[in-house]
Amino acid sequence: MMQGFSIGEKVEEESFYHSLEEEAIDVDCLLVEPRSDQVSASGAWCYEEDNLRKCKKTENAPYNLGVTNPNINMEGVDTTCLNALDVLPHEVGAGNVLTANSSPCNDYLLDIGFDHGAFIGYVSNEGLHVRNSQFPIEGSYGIQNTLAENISGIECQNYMLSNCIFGTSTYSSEPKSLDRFEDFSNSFIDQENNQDILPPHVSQNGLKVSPFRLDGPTSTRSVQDHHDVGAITNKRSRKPTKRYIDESSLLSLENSKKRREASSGTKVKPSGIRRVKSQNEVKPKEKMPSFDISFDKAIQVPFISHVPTECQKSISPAKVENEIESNSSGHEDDSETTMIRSKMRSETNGNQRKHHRVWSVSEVKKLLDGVAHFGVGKWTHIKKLLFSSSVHRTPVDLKDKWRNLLKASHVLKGSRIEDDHKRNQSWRPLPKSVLCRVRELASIYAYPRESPSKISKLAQHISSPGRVNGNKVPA
DNA sequence: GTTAGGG
DNA sequence: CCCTAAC
Repeated sequence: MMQGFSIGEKVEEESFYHSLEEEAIDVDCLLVEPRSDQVSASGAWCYEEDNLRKCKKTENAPYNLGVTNPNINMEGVDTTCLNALDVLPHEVGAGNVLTANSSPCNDYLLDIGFDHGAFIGYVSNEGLHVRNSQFPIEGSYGIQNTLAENISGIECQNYMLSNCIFGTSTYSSEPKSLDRFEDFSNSFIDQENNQDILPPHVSQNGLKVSPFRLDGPTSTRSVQDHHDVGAITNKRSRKPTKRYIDESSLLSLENSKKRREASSGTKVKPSGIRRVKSQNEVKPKEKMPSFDISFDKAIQVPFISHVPTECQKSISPAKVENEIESNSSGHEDDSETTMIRSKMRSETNGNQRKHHRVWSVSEVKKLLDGVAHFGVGKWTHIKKLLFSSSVHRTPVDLKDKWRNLLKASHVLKGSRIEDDHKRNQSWRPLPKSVLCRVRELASIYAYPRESPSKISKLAQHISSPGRVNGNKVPA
């Protein structure tokens, strides 16, 4: 059973999830309704004696509910699952384990999981002791192995509780446990300066360790991710913007100006001029034969008249959404906000610029979680896993926000302290804990632009372990 | 399609 | 938040 770690090596992440997902669906059909309302994780562990014997016959360790089969081939998983289900008195318990681990892309599930449980690994809590603080979603199979390997007795139950919290059914039946995880999360945020509570990938002496590090030396994944995330990339060289080169004629310059002005008040994603323009540049095959240019020009005129109305309206939705978000305390229900947005859009002819949506603190924390776990630059990954329900936050938005956070916490140059002080107080105060965490993360995952200075700062930090943040800004 | 960076 | 170049 110890060889279970090899799962991560042998199987592609995608195919692993997919195969498990399929399996989970299959097995789901075979599940029977629970006999008791108490759907507890511990139920899965409490075998009756004869069941236990039966289970042993299947040559599977009783703790191995078919998830940690070292050979992840379909057949193996399938039979193991079925065997386990045969002998389990509480089938739903096993079902929970399966679904919790095999459908990591469920939006709802994930939002819950990250909002409330993402810090499980961070907290050195004895009750929730999971060796090596495995990140729950990404390495769920790793957790399973850890589980089978180490955890016994009450630790098992606690662990299962935390593990199953990512399953919807358990979540709905045990809301209290979520509060507890919320507390954990908060406690981490609040005590960030405490050196004992560092993210799992930050060792005490400040050396960087991959967040995905599994416990064994067998984890090639950790190596790769370390390389992937931690590698300090060089700044991309950038040519002067093509726009300024190509549009040399006065006419096109003026057009460009107009478009700029207009675009500041227009959102033209579906059929806007900007899209038309760029498509014509890149894909000539879609170009309309002759009236293309005139079309391009003609369409700009009416948009300018919309600018003032947009300015009026751009205020209200942001407010509304802020209220919604503060009400839902972190887990935003985007069906509502999306409805509002589409409503606003339809009211304003569908050509509004994407209005400014204030980043809530919970969103920022989510982003920080994502950066902590996936590293800087994995914006799509973070978006898919953490912001999957936030339609309005694109990977680019995440990137921009991260950049702004760096500015706000003085990690990036270009933000003077007094400016930021002014802004922070009058405009949108970010909790100090958030800023600290940004600095911390920034010292771990170097922003590409800042790579040289980051190295020296990191070196400084290592050489003087008394400081928590290697790049503390002088007060 | 994704990301970095200038605006 | 938008745009564009680079990847």
